[in-house]
Amino acid sequence: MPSSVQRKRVRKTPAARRAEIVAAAARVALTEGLECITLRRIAEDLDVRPGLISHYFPSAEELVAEAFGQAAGRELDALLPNERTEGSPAHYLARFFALATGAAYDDVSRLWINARHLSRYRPALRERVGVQEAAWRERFTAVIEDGVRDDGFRTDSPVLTAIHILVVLDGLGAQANSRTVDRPQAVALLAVTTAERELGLESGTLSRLADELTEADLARD
Amino acid sequence: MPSSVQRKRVRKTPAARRAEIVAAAARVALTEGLECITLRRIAEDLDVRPGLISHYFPSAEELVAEAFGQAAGRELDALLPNERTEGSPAHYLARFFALATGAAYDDVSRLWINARHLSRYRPALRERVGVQEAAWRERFTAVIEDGVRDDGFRTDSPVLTAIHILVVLDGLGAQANSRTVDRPQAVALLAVTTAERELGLESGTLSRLADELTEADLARD
DNA sequence: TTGCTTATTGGTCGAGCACTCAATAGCATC
DNA sequence: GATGCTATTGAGTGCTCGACCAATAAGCAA
Repeated sequence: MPSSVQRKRVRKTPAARRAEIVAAAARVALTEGLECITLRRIAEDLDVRPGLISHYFPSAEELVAEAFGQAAGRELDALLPNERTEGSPAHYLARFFALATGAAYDDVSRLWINARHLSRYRPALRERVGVQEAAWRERFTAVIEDGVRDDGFRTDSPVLTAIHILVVLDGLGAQANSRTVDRPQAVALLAVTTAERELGLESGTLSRLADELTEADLARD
Repeated sequence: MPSSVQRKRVRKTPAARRAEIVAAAARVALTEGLECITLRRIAEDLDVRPGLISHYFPSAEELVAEAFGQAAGRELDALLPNERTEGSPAHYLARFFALATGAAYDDVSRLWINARHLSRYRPALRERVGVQEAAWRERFTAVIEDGVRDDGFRTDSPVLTAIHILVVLDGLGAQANSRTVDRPQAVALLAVTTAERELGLESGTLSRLADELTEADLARD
Protein backbone atom coordinates (compact mmCIF):
# COMPACT_ATOMS: atom_id res chain seq x y z
CA MET A 1 0.00 0.00 0.00
CA PRO A 2 1.85 3.09 -1.21
CA SER A 3 1.34 5.91 1.23
CA SER A 4 2.82 8.73 -0.76
CA VAL A 5 1.22 8.15 -4.14
CA GLN A 6 -2.25 8.62 -2.74
CA ARG A 7 -2.84 11.72 -0.65
CA LYS A 8 -4.92 11.34 2.45
CA ARG A 9 -7.70 13.87 2.36
CA VAL A 10 -8.77 15.75 5.44
CA ARG A 11 -12.20 17.18 5.00
CA LYS A 12 -13.10 20.17 7.18
CA THR A 13 -16.09 22.45 7.42
CA PRO A 14 -15.86 25.46 5.12
CA ALA A 15 -15.75 27.86 8.06
CA ALA A 16 -12.90 25.99 9.75
CA ARG A 17 -10.90 25.62 6.56
CA ARG A 18 -11.37 29.22 5.61
CA ALA A 19 -10.26 30.39 9.04
CA GLU A 20 -7.23 28.13 8.82
CA ILE A 21 -6.28 29.57 5.45
CA VAL A 22 -6.61 33.16 6.63
CA ALA A 23 -4.59 32.42 9.76
CA ALA A 24 -1.79 30.86 7.72
CA ALA A 25 -1.82 33.79 5.32
CA ALA A 26 -1.76 36.30 8.18
CA ARG A 27 1.26 34.51 9.65
CA VAL A 28 3.09 34.71 6.33
CA ALA A 29 2.08 38.38 5.96
CA LEU A 30 3.61 39.27 9.30
CA THR A 31 6.82 37.28 9.01
CA GLU A 32 7.66 37.27 5.30
CA GLY A 33 5.49 39.82 3.56
CA LEU A 34 2.23 40.06 1.67
CA GLU A 35 3.90 39.17 -1.64
CA CYS A 36 4.76 35.77 -0.17
CA ILE A 37 1.08 34.92 0.16
CA THR A 38 0.80 32.71 -2.90
CA LEU A 39 -1.60 29.87 -3.50
CA ARG A 40 1.26 27.41 -3.50
CA ARG A 41 2.85 28.76 -0.35
CA ILE A 42 -0.29 28.77 1.77
CA ALA A 43 -1.32 25.37 0.42
CA GLU A 44 2.05 23.94 1.37
CA ASP A 45 1.81 25.35 4.90
CA LEU A 46 -1.55 23.65 5.36
CA ASP A 47 -0.57 20.50 3.48
CA VAL A 48 -3.31 20.80 0.90
CA ARG A 49 -3.34 21.45 -2.85
CA PRO A 50 -3.25 24.99 -4.28
CA GLY A 51 -6.59 24.48 -5.96
CA LEU A 52 -8.22 24.34 -2.54
CA ILE A 53 -7.07 27.85 -1.71
CA SER A 54 -8.53 29.05 -4.98
CA HIS A 55 -11.77 27.33 -4.03
CA TYR A 56 -12.10 29.47 -0.91
CA PHE A 57 -10.57 32.61 -2.41
CA PRO A 58 -11.41 32.74 -6.12
CA SER A 59 -9.26 35.86 -6.29
CA ALA A 60 -5.93 35.70 -4.51
CA GLU A 61 -6.07 39.44 -3.89
CA GLU A 62 -8.99 38.90 -1.57
CA LEU A 63 -6.92 36.55 0.56
CA VAL A 64 -4.09 39.05 0.77
CA ALA A 65 -6.49 41.74 1.93
CA GLU A 66 -8.06 39.43 4.48
CA ALA A 67 -4.66 38.32 5.76
CA PHE A 68 -3.53 41.90 6.26
CA GLY A 69 -6.74 42.78 8.06
CA GLN A 70 -6.41 39.87 10.43
CA ALA A 71 -2.71 40.45 11.10
CA ALA A 72 -3.06 44.19 11.69
CA GLY A 73 -6.17 43.71 13.79
CA ARG A 74 -4.57 41.11 16.03
CA GLU A 75 -1.48 43.25 16.50
CA LEU A 76 -3.58 46.21 17.51
CA ASP A 77 -5.39 44.06 20.06
CA ALA A 78 -2.09 42.86 21.45
CA LEU A 79 -0.56 46.34 21.62
CA LEU A 80 -3.55 48.33 22.83
CA PRO A 81 -6.23 45.93 24.10
CA ASN A 82 -9.77 47.08 23.70
CA GLU A 83 -11.02 46.28 27.17
CA ARG A 84 -9.23 48.29 29.83
CA THR A 85 -10.55 46.74 33.02
CA GLU A 86 -7.58 47.81 35.12
CA GLY A 87 -4.76 50.28 34.79
CA SER A 88 -4.92 53.96 33.92
CA PRO A 89 -4.94 55.34 30.35
CA ALA A 90 -1.36 56.48 30.93
CA HIS A 91 -0.35 52.93 31.79
CA TYR A 92 -2.03 51.59 28.67
CA LEU A 93 -0.23 54.12 26.51
CA ALA A 94 3.06 53.43 28.27
CA ARG A 95 2.65 49.71 27.64
CA PHE A 96 2.02 50.44 23.97
CA PHE A 97 5.15 52.54 23.63
CA ALA A 98 7.23 49.99 25.51
CA LEU A 99 6.15 47.36 22.99
CA ALA A 100 6.36 49.66 19.99
CA THR A 101 9.92 50.70 20.77
CA GLY A 102 11.25 47.16 20.92
CA ALA A 103 12.58 45.12 18.03
CA ALA A 104 9.48 42.90 18.15
CA TYR A 105 7.52 45.80 16.68
CA ASP A 106 9.62 45.71 13.52
CA ASP A 107 7.42 43.02 12.04
CA VAL A 108 4.43 45.28 12.52
CA SER A 109 6.22 48.23 10.92
CA ARG A 110 7.21 46.07 7.99
CA LEU A 111 3.65 44.86 7.57
CA TRP A 112 2.32 48.40 7.42
CA ILE A 113 4.92 49.57 4.93
CA ASN A 114 4.22 46.48 2.88
CA ALA A 115 0.47 47.04 2.88
CA ARG A 116 0.75 50.75 2.21
CA HIS A 117 2.90 50.12 -0.82
CA LEU A 118 1.04 47.13 -2.20
CA SER A 119 -2.30 48.90 -1.84
CA ARG A 120 -1.11 51.11 -4.67
CA TYR A 121 -1.91 48.24 -7.03
CA ARG A 122 -4.53 46.27 -5.09
CA PRO A 123 -7.88 47.98 -4.51
CA ALA A 124 -9.15 45.31 -2.09
CA LEU A 125 -6.06 45.71 0.04
CA ARG A 126 -6.30 49.48 -0.16
CA GLU A 127 -9.77 49.30 1.30
CA ARG A 128 -8.56 47.11 4.18
CA VAL A 129 -5.72 49.48 4.90
CA GLY A 130 -8.27 52.24 5.26
CA VAL A 131 -10.31 50.13 7.66
CA GLN A 132 -7.29 49.30 9.81
CA GLU A 133 -6.07 52.90 9.79
CA ALA A 134 -9.46 53.91 11.15
CA ALA A 135 -9.38 51.13 13.76
CA TRP A 136 -5.95 52.12 15.05
CA ARG A 137 -6.87 55.79 15.04
CA GLU A 138 -10.11 55.17 16.93
CA ARG A 139 -8.46 52.91 19.47
CA PHE A 140 -5.91 55.63 20.21
CA THR A 141 -8.53 58.34 20.26
CA ALA A 142 -10.58 56.39 22.81
CA VAL A 143 -7.61 55.94 25.15
CA ILE A 144 -6.77 59.62 24.88
CA GLU A 145 -10.37 60.63 25.59
CA ASP A 146 -10.31 58.41 28.68
CA GLY A 147 -7.09 60.06 29.74
CA VAL A 148 -8.51 63.53 29.29
CA ARG A 149 -11.41 62.52 31.53
CA ASP A 150 -9.53 60.55 34.21
CA ASP A 151 -5.81 60.98 33.92
CA GLY A 152 -4.95 64.63 33.39
CA PHE A 153 -4.32 64.44 29.63
CA ARG A 154 -4.77 67.84 28.01
CA THR A 155 -5.53 68.24 24.32
CA ASP A 156 -7.92 70.27 22.21
CA SER A 157 -8.61 67.39 19.88
CA PRO A 158 -8.05 63.77 20.93
CA VAL A 159 -8.37 62.56 17.36
CA LEU A 160 -5.81 65.01 15.98
CA THR A 161 -3.44 64.05 18.77
CA ALA A 162 -3.97 60.38 17.94
CA ILE A 163 -3.22 61.05 14.28
CA HIS A 164 -0.12 63.02 15.22
CA ILE A 165 1.24 60.13 17.28
CA LEU A 166 0.42 57.62 14.55
CA VAL A 167 2.13 59.76 11.92
CA VAL A 168 5.31 59.80 13.98
CA LEU A 169 5.05 56.04 14.51
CA ASP A 170 4.65 55.51 10.77
CA GLY A 171 7.62 57.73 10.08
CA LEU A 172 9.81 55.83 12.50
CA GLY A 173 8.56 52.47 11.24
CA ALA A 174 9.40 53.42 7.68
CA GLN A 175 13.01 52.56 8.35
CA ALA A 176 12.27 49.05 9.64
CA ASN A 177 13.64 47.47 6.48
CA SER A 178 16.66 49.66 5.89
CA ARG A 179 17.91 50.74 9.30
CA THR A 180 21.05 48.79 10.09
CA VAL A 181 22.70 50.74 12.86
CA ASP A 182 20.96 51.85 16.00
CA ARG A 183 19.45 55.28 15.97
CA PRO A 184 20.02 57.98 18.56
CA GLN A 185 17.97 57.57 21.71
CA ALA A 186 16.19 60.87 21.04
CA VAL A 187 14.96 59.51 17.72
CA ALA A 188 13.86 56.15 19.13
CA LEU A 189 11.83 58.03 21.72
CA LEU A 190 10.27 60.43 19.22
CA ALA A 191 6.84 58.79 19.42
CA VAL A 192 6.60 58.74 23.19
CA THR A 193 8.03 62.26 23.39
CA THR A 194 5.41 63.46 20.94
CA ALA A 195 2.69 61.81 22.99
CA GLU A 196 3.88 63.45 26.20
CA ARG A 197 4.07 66.88 24.62
CA GLU A 198 0.74 66.68 22.77
CA LEU A 199 -1.05 65.30 25.82
CA GLY A 200 0.31 68.04 28.06
CA LEU A 201 2.20 65.56 30.23
CA GLU A 202 5.44 66.34 31.97
CA SER A 203 8.38 65.26 29.81
CA GLY A 204 9.42 61.72 30.69
CA THR A 205 6.14 60.74 32.30
CA LEU A 206 5.18 58.07 29.80
CA SER A 207 8.65 56.80 29.04
CA ARG A 208 9.33 56.39 32.75
CA LEU A 209 6.12 54.44 33.14
CA ALA A 210 7.13 52.33 30.15
CA ASP A 211 10.50 51.54 31.71
CA GLU A 212 8.85 50.38 34.91
CA LEU A 213 6.67 47.82 33.21
CA THR A 214 7.55 44.22 34.02
CA GLU A 215 7.85 41.38 31.57
CA ALA A 216 4.46 40.18 32.75
CA ASP A 217 2.91 43.52 31.88
CA LEU A 218 4.30 43.34 28.37
CA ALA A 219 3.42 39.69 27.77
CA ARG A 220 0.89 39.27 25.03
CA ASP A 221 -2.43 37.73 25.88
CA MET B 1 12.01 46.56 -48.83
CA PRO B 2 10.28 45.41 -45.66
CA SER B 3 10.74 47.99 -42.97
CA SER B 4 9.30 46.10 -40.03
CA VAL B 5 10.86 42.68 -40.52
CA GLN B 6 14.36 44.04 -40.10
CA ARG B 7 15.04 46.29 -37.15
CA LYS B 8 17.20 49.28 -37.73
CA ARG B 9 19.99 49.28 -35.17
CA VAL B 10 21.09 52.46 -33.45
CA ARG B 11 24.50 52.05 -31.97
CA LYS B 12 25.41 54.39 -29.10
CA THR B 13 28.38 54.74 -26.83
CA PRO B 14 28.12 52.61 -23.68
CA ALA B 15 28.01 55.69 -21.45
CA ALA B 16 25.19 57.29 -23.43
CA ARG B 17 23.16 54.09 -23.62
CA ARG B 18 23.60 53.36 -19.97
CA ALA B 19 22.51 56.86 -18.99
CA GLU B 20 19.50 56.54 -21.25
CA ILE B 21 18.51 53.25 -19.61
CA VAL B 22 18.84 54.62 -16.09
CA ALA B 23 16.85 57.73 -17.00
CA ALA B 24 14.03 55.63 -18.45
CA ALA B 25 14.04 53.38 -15.38
CA ALA B 26 13.99 56.38 -13.05
CA ARG B 27 10.99 57.76 -14.89
CA VAL B 28 9.13 54.48 -14.51
CA ALA B 29 10.14 54.29 -10.85
CA LEU B 30 8.65 57.69 -10.11
CA THR B 31 5.44 57.30 -12.07
CA GLU B 32 4.56 53.61 -11.91
CA GLY B 33 6.73 52.00 -9.27
CA LEU B 34 9.98 50.09 -8.95
CA GLU B 35 8.27 46.77 -9.67
CA CYS B 36 7.43 48.07 -13.14
CA ILE B 37 11.10 48.34 -14.00
CA THR B 38 11.38 45.16 -16.07
CA LEU B 39 13.81 44.39 -18.84
CA ARG B 40 10.97 44.24 -21.34
CA ARG B 41 9.35 47.45 -20.17
CA ILE B 42 12.49 49.60 -20.24
CA ALA B 43 13.53 48.07 -23.56
CA GLU B 44 10.17 48.97 -25.06
CA ASP B 45 10.43 52.56 -23.82
CA LEU B 46 13.80 52.91 -25.52
CA ASP B 47 12.81 50.87 -28.58
CA VAL B 48 15.53 48.31 -28.14
CA ARG B 49 15.56 44.57 -27.31
CA PRO B 50 15.41 43.34 -23.69
CA GLY B 51 18.75 41.60 -24.09
CA LEU B 52 20.41 44.98 -24.41
CA ILE B 53 19.25 46.00 -20.95
CA SER B 54 20.69 42.78 -19.57
CA HIS B 55 23.93 43.60 -21.32
CA TYR B 56 24.29 46.85 -19.35
CA PHE B 57 22.74 45.53 -16.16
CA PRO B 58 23.56 41.81 -15.84
CA SER B 59 21.41 41.83 -12.72
CA ALA B 60 18.10 43.62 -12.98
CA GLU B 61 18.22 44.44 -9.29
CA GLU B 62 21.16 46.71 -9.95
CA LEU B 63 19.11 48.73 -12.41
CA VAL B 64 16.28 49.08 -9.91
CA ALA B 65 18.69 50.37 -7.28
CA GLU B 66 20.28 52.78 -9.74
CA ALA B 67 16.88 54.04 -10.90
CA PHE B 68 15.76 54.73 -7.34
CA GLY B 69 18.97 56.54 -6.55
CA GLN B 70 18.66 58.76 -9.58
CA ALA B 71 14.96 59.49 -9.03
CA ALA B 72 15.33 60.27 -5.33
CA GLY B 73 18.45 62.33 -5.91
CA ARG B 74 16.85 64.44 -8.61
CA GLU B 75 13.78 65.04 -6.49
CA LEU B 76 15.90 66.18 -3.59
CA ASP B 77 17.72 68.61 -5.86
CA ALA B 78 14.42 69.97 -7.11
CA LEU B 79 12.91 70.33 -3.64
CA LEU B 80 15.91 71.60 -1.72
CA PRO B 81 18.59 72.73 -4.19
CA ASN B 82 22.13 72.35 -3.03
CA GLU B 83 23.39 75.79 -3.98
CA ARG B 84 21.64 78.52 -2.10
CA THR B 85 23.00 81.63 -3.78
CA GLU B 86 20.05 83.79 -2.85
CA GLY B 87 17.22 83.62 -0.36
CA SER B 88 17.35 82.95 3.35
CA PRO B 89 17.37 79.48 4.92
CA ALA B 90 13.79 80.12 6.03
CA HIS B 91 12.80 80.80 2.44
CA TYR B 92 14.44 77.60 1.26
CA LEU B 93 12.62 75.60 3.90
CA ALA B 94 9.35 77.35 3.12
CA ARG B 95 9.74 76.52 -0.54
CA PHE B 96 10.34 72.88 0.34
CA PHE B 97 7.22 72.67 2.47
CA ALA B 98 5.15 74.44 -0.17
CA LEU B 99 6.20 71.80 -2.67
CA ALA B 100 5.99 68.90 -0.23
CA THR B 101 2.44 69.74 0.77
CA GLY B 102 1.09 69.73 -2.77
CA ALA B 103 -0.25 66.75 -4.67
CA ALA B 104 2.82 66.75 -6.88
CA TYR B 105 4.80 65.42 -3.94
CA ASP B 106 2.67 62.26 -3.84
CA ASP B 107 4.85 60.62 -6.48
CA VAL B 108 7.86 61.21 -4.26
CA SER B 109 6.06 59.78 -1.22
CA ARG B 110 5.05 56.76 -3.24
CA LEU B 111 8.61 56.26 -4.42
CA TRP B 112 9.94 56.26 -0.89
CA ILE B 113 7.33 53.85 0.41
CA ASN B 114 8.02 51.66 -2.57
CA ALA B 115 11.76 51.65 -2.03
CA ARG B 116 11.49 51.16 1.71
CA HIS B 117 9.32 48.14 1.24
CA LEU B 118 11.17 46.58 -1.67
CA SER B 119 14.51 47.01 0.06
CA ARG B 120 13.32 44.30 2.41
CA TYR B 121 14.09 41.80 -0.33
CA ARG B 122 16.71 43.62 -2.42
CA PRO B 123 20.07 44.27 -0.75
CA ALA B 124 21.34 46.52 -3.52
CA LEU B 125 18.26 48.71 -3.22
CA ARG B 126 18.52 48.73 0.55
CA GLU B 127 22.00 50.13 0.27
CA ARG B 128 20.80 52.90 -2.06
CA VAL B 129 17.96 53.75 0.28
CA GLY B 130 20.53 54.23 3.02
CA VAL B 131 22.57 56.51 0.79
CA GLN B 132 19.57 58.64 -0.13
CA GLU B 133 18.37 58.81 3.47
CA ALA B 134 21.75 60.20 4.39
CA ALA B 135 21.69 62.65 1.49
CA TRP B 136 18.26 64.00 2.41
CA ARG B 137 19.20 64.19 6.09
CA GLU B 138 22.44 66.02 5.38
CA ARG B 139 20.81 68.48 3.00
CA PHE B 140 18.28 69.35 5.68
CA THR B 141 20.91 69.52 8.37
CA ALA B 142 22.96 71.95 6.30
CA VAL B 143 20.02 74.29 5.75
CA ILE B 144 19.19 74.20 9.44
CA GLU B 145 22.78 74.94 10.40
CA ASP B 146 22.73 77.91 8.06
CA GLY B 147 19.52 79.08 9.65
CA VAL B 148 20.98 78.78 13.12
CA ARG B 149 23.86 80.96 12.01
CA ASP B 150 22.00 83.54 9.93
CA ASP B 151 18.28 83.30 10.37
CA GLY B 152 17.42 82.95 14.05
CA PHE B 153 16.78 79.21 14.05
CA ARG B 154 17.24 77.75 17.52
CA THR B 155 17.98 74.08 18.07
CA ASP B 156 20.38 72.06 20.20
CA SER B 157 21.03 69.60 17.44
CA PRO B 158 20.46 70.46 13.77
CA VAL B 159 20.76 66.83 12.74
CA LEU B 160 18.19 65.60 15.26
CA THR B 161 15.85 68.35 14.17
CA ALA B 162 16.36 67.34 10.56
CA ILE B 163 15.58 63.72 11.41
CA HIS B 164 12.49 64.77 13.33
CA ILE B 165 11.14 66.69 10.35
CA LEU B 166 11.93 63.84 7.97
CA VAL B 167 10.21 61.31 10.24
CA VAL B 168 7.04 63.40 10.19
CA LEU B 169 7.29 63.75 6.41
CA ASP B 170 7.66 59.98 6.07
CA GLY B 171 4.70 59.41 8.33
CA LEU B 172 2.52 61.76 6.31
CA GLY B 173 3.75 60.32 3.02
CA ALA B 174 2.89 56.81 4.15
CA GLN B 175 -0.72 57.46 3.26
CA ALA B 176 0.01 58.56 -0.30
CA ASN B 177 -1.39 55.33 -1.72
CA SER B 178 -4.41 54.87 0.51
CA ARG B 179 -5.63 58.34 1.42
CA THR B 180 -8.79 59.03 -0.52
CA VAL B 181 -10.40 61.92 1.29
CA ASP B 182 -8.60 65.10 2.22
CA ARG B 183 -7.10 65.23 5.64
CA PRO B 184 -7.64 67.97 8.21
CA GLN B 185 -5.58 71.07 7.64
CA ALA B 186 -3.80 70.57 10.96
CA VAL B 187 -2.60 67.16 9.76
CA ALA B 188 -1.51 68.39 6.35
CA LEU B 189 0.55 71.08 8.08
CA LEU B 190 2.12 68.70 10.59
CA ALA B 191 5.53 68.79 8.94
CA VAL B 192 5.81 72.56 8.69
CA THR B 193 4.38 72.94 12.21
CA THR B 194 6.98 70.52 13.51
CA ALA B 195 9.71 72.47 11.76
CA GLU B 196 8.55 75.78 13.22
CA ARG B 197 8.38 74.38 16.75
CA GLU B 198 11.68 72.49 16.60
CA LEU B 199 13.47 75.46 15.10
CA GLY B 200 12.14 77.84 17.71
CA LEU B 201 10.26 79.89 15.14
CA GLU B 202 7.05 81.69 15.83
CA SER B 203 4.11 79.50 14.87
CA GLY B 204 3.03 80.21 11.30
CA THR B 205 6.32 81.75 10.22
CA LEU B 206 7.26 79.12 7.69
CA SER B 207 3.76 78.31 6.46
CA ARG B 208 3.12 82.01 5.86
CA LEU B 209 6.33 82.28 3.88
CA ALA B 210 5.29 79.19 1.93
CA ASP B 211 1.93 80.72 1.07
CA GLU B 212 3.60 83.86 -0.24
CA LEU B 213 5.76 82.03 -2.73
CA THR B 214 4.89 82.64 -6.35
CA GLU B 215 4.58 80.08 -9.09
CA ALA B 216 7.96 81.17 -10.34
CA ASP B 217 9.52 80.47 -6.96
CA LEU B 218 8.12 76.96 -6.97
CA ALA B 219 9.00 76.17 -10.57
CA ARG B 220 11.52 73.44 -10.92
CA ASP B 221 14.81 74.19 -12.53
C1' DT C 1 37.76 49.83 -49.28
C1' DT C 2 38.73 46.29 -45.83
C1' DG C 3 38.83 44.53 -41.32
C1' DC C 4 37.94 44.52 -36.45
C1' DT C 5 35.70 45.54 -32.28
C1' DT C 6 31.58 45.23 -29.87
C1' DA C 7 26.88 47.14 -29.36
C1' DT C 8 22.74 45.03 -30.49
C1' DT C 9 19.59 41.54 -31.85
C1' DG C 10 16.56 37.37 -31.81
C1' DG C 11 15.44 33.36 -29.90
C1' DT C 12 15.20 30.29 -26.06
C1' DC C 13 15.03 28.43 -21.37
C1' DG C 14 13.15 27.42 -16.87
C1' DA C 15 10.86 29.16 -12.80
C1' DG C 16 6.91 30.93 -10.54
C1' DC C 17 2.54 32.85 -10.78
C1' DA C 18 -3.04 32.74 -10.66
C1' DC C 19 -6.65 30.45 -12.36
C1' DT C 20 -9.82 26.51 -14.28
C1' DC C 21 -12.28 22.17 -14.06
C1' DA C 22 -13.54 17.37 -14.29
C1' DA C 23 -12.71 13.54 -11.27
C1' DT C 24 -12.40 11.78 -6.61
C1' DA C 25 -13.33 10.63 -1.88
C1' DG C 26 -14.72 12.02 3.00
C1' DC C 27 -18.61 12.03 5.75
C1' DA C 28 -23.26 12.86 7.35
C1' DT C 29 -27.73 10.98 6.61
C1' DC C 30 -30.98 7.57 5.85
C1' DG D 1 -24.58 -0.55 4.12
C1' DA D 2 -26.00 2.43 0.50
C1' DT D 3 -26.64 7.31 -1.07
C1' DG D 4 -25.85 12.16 -1.91
C1' DC D 5 -23.51 16.30 -1.15
C1' DT D 6 -19.42 18.72 -1.63
C1' DA D 7 -14.68 19.48 0.08
C1' DT D 8 -10.58 18.28 -2.06
C1' DT D 9 -7.52 16.70 -5.52
C1' DG D 10 -4.73 16.35 -9.84
C1' DA D 11 -3.65 17.86 -14.04
C1' DG D 12 -3.25 21.41 -17.06
C1' DT D 13 -3.39 26.45 -19.30
C1' DG D 14 -1.41 30.71 -20.22
C1' DC D 15 1.09 34.41 -18.55
C1' DT D 16 5.41 37.28 -17.12
C1' DC D 17 9.64 37.37 -15.44
C1' DG D 18 15.15 37.31 -15.47
C1' DA D 19 18.78 35.26 -17.59
C1' DC D 20 21.59 33.32 -21.28
C1' DC D 21 24.03 33.16 -25.84
C1' DA D 22 25.29 32.71 -30.64
C1' DA D 23 24.65 35.50 -34.67
C1' DT D 24 24.59 40.03 -36.67
C1' DA D 25 25.71 44.67 -38.13
C1' DA D 26 27.26 49.54 -36.90
C1' DG D 27 30.96 52.39 -37.19
C1' DC D 28 35.73 53.38 -36.31
C1' DA D 29 40.52 52.67 -37.76
C1' DA D 30 43.80 51.28 -41.02
